[in-house]
Parts: sequence; C-alpha cells; structure tokens
Amino acid sequence: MKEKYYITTAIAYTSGKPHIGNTYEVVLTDAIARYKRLTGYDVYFQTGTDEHGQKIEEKARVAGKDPQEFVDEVALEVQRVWDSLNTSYDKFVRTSNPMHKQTVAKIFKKLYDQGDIYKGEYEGLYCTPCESFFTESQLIDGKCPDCGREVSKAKEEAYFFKLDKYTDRLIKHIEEHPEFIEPESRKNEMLNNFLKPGLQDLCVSRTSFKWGVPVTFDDKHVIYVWIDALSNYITFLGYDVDGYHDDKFLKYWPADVHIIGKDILRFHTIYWPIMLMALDLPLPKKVFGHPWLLFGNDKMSKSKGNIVYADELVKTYGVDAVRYYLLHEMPFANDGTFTHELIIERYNSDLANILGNLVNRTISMVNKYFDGFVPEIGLKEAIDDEFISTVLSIPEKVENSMNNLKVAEAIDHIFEIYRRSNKYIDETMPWILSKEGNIERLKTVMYNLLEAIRIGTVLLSAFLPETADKIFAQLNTGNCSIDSIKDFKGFDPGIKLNNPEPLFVRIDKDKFLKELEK
RNA sequence: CGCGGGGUGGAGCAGCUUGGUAGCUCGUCGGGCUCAUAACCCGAAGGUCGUAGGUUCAAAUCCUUCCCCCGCAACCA
Repeated sequence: MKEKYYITTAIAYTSGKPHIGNTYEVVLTDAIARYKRLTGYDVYFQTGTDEHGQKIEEKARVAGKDPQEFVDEVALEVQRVWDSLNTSYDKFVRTSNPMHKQTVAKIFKKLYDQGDIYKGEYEGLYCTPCESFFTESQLIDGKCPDCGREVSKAKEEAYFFKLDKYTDRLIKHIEEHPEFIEPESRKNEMLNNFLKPGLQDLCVSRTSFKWGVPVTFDDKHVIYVWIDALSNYITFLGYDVDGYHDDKFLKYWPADVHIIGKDILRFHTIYWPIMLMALDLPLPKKVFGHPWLLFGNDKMSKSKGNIVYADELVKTYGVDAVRYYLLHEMPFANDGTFTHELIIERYNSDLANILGNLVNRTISMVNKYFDGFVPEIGLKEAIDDEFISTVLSIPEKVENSMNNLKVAEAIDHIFEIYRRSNKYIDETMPWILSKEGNIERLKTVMYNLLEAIRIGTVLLSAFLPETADKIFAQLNTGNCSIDSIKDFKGFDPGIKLNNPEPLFVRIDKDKFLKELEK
C-alpha cells in the first residue's frame, strides 16, 4: 500500500495570463510531485484557478464579455501555460465550478450557524468612482491606486469571521510544529506581526460586486475571496459539510504541503488553518512560501513592462532549459533573478557542456569501440570503486534535499554524477585503452559510465522529464525505477544503444541576444 | 524605538545553530587531452567575509553601534 502525498499550488487569479514568476510555483510543485511519484508515493497534485471577484467582474465588462466567458478563456490560457512546462498535475480546478460554489456556500452557512461568522460593518477608505475599499498601505500618495482620486472613510455592511477563539490554538500549533511554516524566517513574521498582537476579525463578504458565491441567507452579499479560494483544497476532494465525504477526501486530506507565493503566506498559515479548525478538520502538514522570481532587479509587473511569459521562453529555449533554470537558480528563501544572459549561461555550461556532452561522448565511444553494444564488466581497478561509490551515494543526498524541499540542492547532487563521470573519462582515458588493445579494461570503463549516466537520468526524470526520456531512448533501456539505482548493475549488457543526438545544442550568447532584441 | 530577513573574490550562492586552514558554480588566465556539442580534465590569479567596537588564545561564525538592501505591516488574489 503506497503512502499518499497530497500537494497543491495556490490557484492562479484569472485576471490575465500568468507570467514566468507565477509559473515558477507550478514547476516547483511539479518537480516535488514527480519526485514523490518516482520514490513510490501515491501522489495527488492539484492546481487551478481562482475566478471570482470584483477585478474580474470589471475586466470582463471592459472586454465586453460575460464574467464566466471571460474566466473560461483565461483559465484555458493558464492551463495551456502550465502544460507548456510539462507539469504533471492530477487535477486542474476552477472556482467557478458549480459543485465548488455549492460547498463554499454551505461552509459559509455552517460557520455562520455555529457562530464563527457574524454580521457587522466594514470600515475602510472608499473610492466612490471605483466602488472599492482600500487600506492605508494600498493608497498611492494618499489617493486611490486605481484612479488617483481622493478617497474617503466609508462603511459597508459585511460578514466577519471571528478569529480570536482559535488564535491560541493556532499559536500553539505553530510553535509545536516547527515544520509547519517554511521557510522558518516567515514563521516569526506571522507569529510576531499577527498572531501575538491579536488578530482582527476577517471580513468575508462583500456587497460591492456580484461575481462570486452568493451568501445563501442574505443575497445582497457575495462570499469574499478567502473562504471561496482557500477551500478549493478540500472542496475538489469531495469534502462535505455534513460529513458525507468522498473517498478522495478521506484518503488525501490533510495536504502534505501547500506550495504558495510568499505574498499569501498569511492567508495560508493563519486564516486557512483557523477555517479548518472551525470546520473541525486537520491542518495541512506544511505550507511553503516560495520566494519570487525577479526580472533583473525588478519585480515583474505590467506597469514596468518587463513581463516574461513561460510559454514564450519554452519556445526560445526548450521546456527543460526553462525548468532547469527555474528549479536550479531559485534560492530557497531569497528572491531569484531571471535574465536572458543567466539562462543562456546555465544552459551552455550545465545542460550542454556537462550533461549533454557527457551523454554524447559516452555513447559515441560505445559505438566506436563496441559497435554500440553495452559491454560486460571486464577488468576492474581501484579507481572504479571510488567512482561507483560516489555515484551510489547520490540518491540518498537527493532524498535528503527533497525532504527539505531544497530542489536546487537536489539537482546539484545529480550533477555531481555527471561532473564525476566527465572526470572519470579523463582518469581512465578510454581512447588510450582502445589504442593499446586493452579491451577488458575498456569494457569496464564504458559500462561504468553508461550505468552512472543511467542512474543520474532516473533521478533527473523528476526535474527534466523530457530530457530524461531522450536519454533513456538513446540508451535504449526502460530500466528507470528507483529500485534500479540502489546497486550498480541496472544496465543489461548486450543492449544496443541508439545513435547519439545532441540533447542541448550550445547557444552563441551574443548572437542569440541580438536576435532576441529584433 | 513596529516585526523579520540579508550585505562573503567580477557574477550568483554556501558556510554562521555546535567559534579554529573562507567553500561551490560561472567568468578570467595558464596547462593537459582529443572520445565528444571549441565541449572535457588539471592548475593559477582574485576576498581586510557592509562598518566601528567588544568577548576570546582564536570570529565570516557570538555580543553591541552605525550604514545599505529587501519582505511583512491586516482584508490587495
């Protein structure tokens, strides 16, 4: 019986096409999901779109479309971008789904009936032309951030979620489960900024727009984003307020990890757990707030005009080059940087030179010396032991890194195999062995290289699935299970390799960048 | 004094919890090799570890001052 692993991304807001920074989250989650599948877990990977709210209502109106029509189009676009990066989600959810809306309405009612939600008044800074409330910090020079006009204090009838009842329990949970909030630096932020000073009640309904889930017992109100969006993690598993849950919910909840952007960590580590407590459900085991991908030194934004889209990058560099960059160049806790110069550098040095060239030269030699047939082990030397033990030590290192969600570190470990293999070629000098007619020794060297590459490729398949498939095809082996990399004999002698095809063709950086500018 | 994170050779990062030759990748320079995608392997140069003090036999690592950058600051998805 496989152990289950439920992993999610945040759902993307359908106000427009997601940029590379938004896409990073899905690729990161995908790598973890694929790795867990590889290592024997029953993985359920959910992602999707958050489709309600005033902003979307407006965007649809401007586009002259019905909101549903509008989000249908954007959701399709989001899914297309996710697919362009080869992400292996099991379920793509959309909050405009009728079943989801029904459950959300029931959750709201239940929380109201049990006294966790009450009716009150929301007071904020209101911009009349924009029909929107803003907080002090959202204002630009004290004026409305959308239209630049004066705002004034205003009140609106609204429903609130009472939080103080659960605060102590949440503080205790966070303190007793140091792994709950990742990275750890964020934990203090939540604790010191919000929980310990005491939480303000959360406003959970709006009357200023209609595009959302209506409050069943008060139709002036629409359920505001939090209850609607956050609950996607359970509604689409078949959670039922009356306890008639689907098997899927019983099997997969609680989530093993929610992967989200650091900007919405507060909602996932405070409001969401409190909602779950109110519903008497177990909390997710971990929430990981990943850093942002910046373009150069700037945050990507439409107003700066520096938006980079994932699907366009895929067209330029190939899917695995983009995945490699996202997964390997992003630090664990600090923001990462994207530039074309940097991705080309990584592409050339890591993918083309170290990995691609290794596979190419190894297969070429086997073709040349053994007509492409995988040789038996022949004569061994002491240096082989060190080489083999280095390779065999990698899976455990990768496992440790992945258990801490250190994806970049895990990839580094895999590349240790390739670096060591390139060095092994220099140490053993197969072309000399061939010239001297030392075939027994040559057989061993080539076998060791092929097996090292195969082991690396099994691990690599979680991160660069397309490349891994290409390598397996060239090696002509289907032996790619995690069990096959525990010892050093997973490559059956006698297999006929296919001809080598360059995996990554080197990019001429200067020439390429000039082309890009056109 | 709102809370928190960070400042390490040209670039990007690790090391700091549990003080004791400053490590990795890229780039630069020199050498080697020729199986391979001008790729691969070896070596070298380059850092007073933001600043000023303190603790210590010894500090990038612990404590304090100041400077600079960044995130959060509550209903913005």
